[in-house]
Amino acid sequence: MKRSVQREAILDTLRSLKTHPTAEELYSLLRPSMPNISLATVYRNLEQFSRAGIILKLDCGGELKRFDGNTDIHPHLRCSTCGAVSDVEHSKIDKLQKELIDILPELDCRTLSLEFCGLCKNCQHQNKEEVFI
Amino acid sequence: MKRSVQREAILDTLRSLKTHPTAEELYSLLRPSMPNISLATVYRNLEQFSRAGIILKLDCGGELKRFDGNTDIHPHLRCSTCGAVSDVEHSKIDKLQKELIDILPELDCRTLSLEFCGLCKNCQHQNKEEVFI
DNA sequence: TTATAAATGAGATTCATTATCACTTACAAT
DNA sequence: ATTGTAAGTGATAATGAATCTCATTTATAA
Repeated sequence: MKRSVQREAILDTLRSLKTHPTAEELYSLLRPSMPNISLATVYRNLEQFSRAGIILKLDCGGELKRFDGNTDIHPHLRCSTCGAVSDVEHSKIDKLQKELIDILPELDCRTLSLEFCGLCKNCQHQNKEEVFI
Repeated sequence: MKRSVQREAILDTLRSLKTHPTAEELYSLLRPSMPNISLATVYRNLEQFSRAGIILKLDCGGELKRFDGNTDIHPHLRCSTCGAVSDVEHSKIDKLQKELIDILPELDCRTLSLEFCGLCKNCQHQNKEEVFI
């Protein structure tokens, strides 16, 4: 894999984010500093990175594919209201997920994805505000 | 929701399957006995069923959306080779999944999806045969 | 039986993703 | 350093799953 300014910008930007953006979202983030970058380049590189195991392609749930700079197996929360995908912090889940990972060889599986679907923190707050108006 | 021959055929066919077909696959299965059924009708009804909670839309993983006549939360195995989605039978997983479901309220979540990715039984057998040829 | 709201079939449309292609760039070998 | 070439890029066309449109048909209640 050759180096290119675009390639490095795409990876750096993805890694700098805690969110899990779509290709279009990344494209919008990159354009201010790289007005000529092509959407096709973003897609191409994300695909290549994920095939190389450098990033994670989250084609789980939701409508668009999203990408994650963290390739460790970890649970996600997809917001049923706004569609955003975020990480979940919860000690019990981490423990349960480890146990699930231990089972992988028994199933001839290499990986697993665990996705919760409910309200993200942003939408929780918005709903609370609306309720009390 | 009104009754229609097509609607009932779609639901019956889906429920008769242990696999989790795509809309196109269902369409192919329905056409021999219903040559005039439209693909749009299949999509429309699957969408309506899943919004009514009668079936499950598995938009997790893989490329195409798949549908499941069983609406209980249950883990799936997506085959990394052929893309088929099947149910997973494993006592430890069932137990772990119950514990995950217990956590849902703490996360303000209504549901979760657990998907394993690896070789399905068909592809396991095929690989073994190839190896020993 | 009739009204009307919903469902259907056929085909057009949408839109995320991928492919194409001419041009440019990175990098290894001379 | 120069050059060859394989890979990368930008622009845009193509693809294809999913949805929408609309004229026609059907189910169900009045």
